[in-house]
Amino acid sequence: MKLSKKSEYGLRALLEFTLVHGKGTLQRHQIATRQHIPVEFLEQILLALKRAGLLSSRRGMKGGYALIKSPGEITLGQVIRILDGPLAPIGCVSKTAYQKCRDCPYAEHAQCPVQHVMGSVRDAIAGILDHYTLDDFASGHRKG
Amino acid sequence: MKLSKKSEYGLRALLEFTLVHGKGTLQRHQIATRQHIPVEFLEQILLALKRAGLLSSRRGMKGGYALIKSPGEITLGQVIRILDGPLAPIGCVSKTAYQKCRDCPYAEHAQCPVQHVMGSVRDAIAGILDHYTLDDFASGHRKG
DNA sequence: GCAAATCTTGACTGACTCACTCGGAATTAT
DNA sequence: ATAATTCCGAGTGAGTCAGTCAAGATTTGC
Repeated sequence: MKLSKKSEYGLRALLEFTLVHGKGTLQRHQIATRQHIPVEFLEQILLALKRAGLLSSRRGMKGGYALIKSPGEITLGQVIRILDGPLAPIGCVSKTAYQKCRDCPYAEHAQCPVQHVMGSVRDAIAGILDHYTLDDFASGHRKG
Repeated sequence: MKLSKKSEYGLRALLEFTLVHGKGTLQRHQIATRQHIPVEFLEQILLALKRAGLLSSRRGMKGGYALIKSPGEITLGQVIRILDGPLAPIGCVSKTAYQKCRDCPYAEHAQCPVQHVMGSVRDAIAGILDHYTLDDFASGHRKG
């Protein structure tokens, strides 16, 4: 039930991109100083987001990163799945990364009580995070 | 965003107590074999639940553990907080174990976007888990 | 009283994850 | 060429997870 620093930093970094969207690129150190994130750790995160198709980048002088999609198309759920893995509290209720639960005395899919309640927890979490875009995120910021 | 084995085993153990509620006590090895839980690990869990006031115990032959409260009074939220700590995905939105977030560039309580969205995630999780009792848990089991 | 069964306590462990950190290679602008 | 940047892989120290183990305390049955 915990958000890693990696995801938290990733979200805060993407917030910076949202705030400057349309106005060019950002470099690691800019994001790092604005958001107080260790720069080498931030790097890993930006790279992961790039590999996942959310960011583009250019090397060398005047290089940097930029958002590929518009902030309204990117949800926090996507970002957290990229950086932290599945949202579900337990593998056997994940929709994006289902895993059969081993050593559970209950049948495959049927009537496991843990599975039942954790399924609704997963749906509640995903219901929020998969409908919350970076735009919402940034305006939650501005409005407070 | 993950439920530990400790909590999962704890919930499955309490399910056994719920099923036999009113009919005496259960011993470690009974629960362990019925729920496929390593017995020494289960022991730690039962002890923690005892210290937290959910179970009573008696030593020696014919000993065992028993529920103190009725299953309708115990919520999954309580149990998971005992075994896994706070439900909130991040310390600064926990209601039972608030912790000021360090190195966050946003002011103490105000307009941090991460805090904002994670606050609603916390409320969604707690909204389910703090209203789901062991009775609900067991009937989810019976009904499927 | 003695042995057996049970809970109780505390320490220990191996594997793994988290949050970084570092070194160096590749690319681009001046 | 040089400086600035991204890219990539590996390393690391602290901590957590999921158990395991050994020894002690308490109760029951004989």
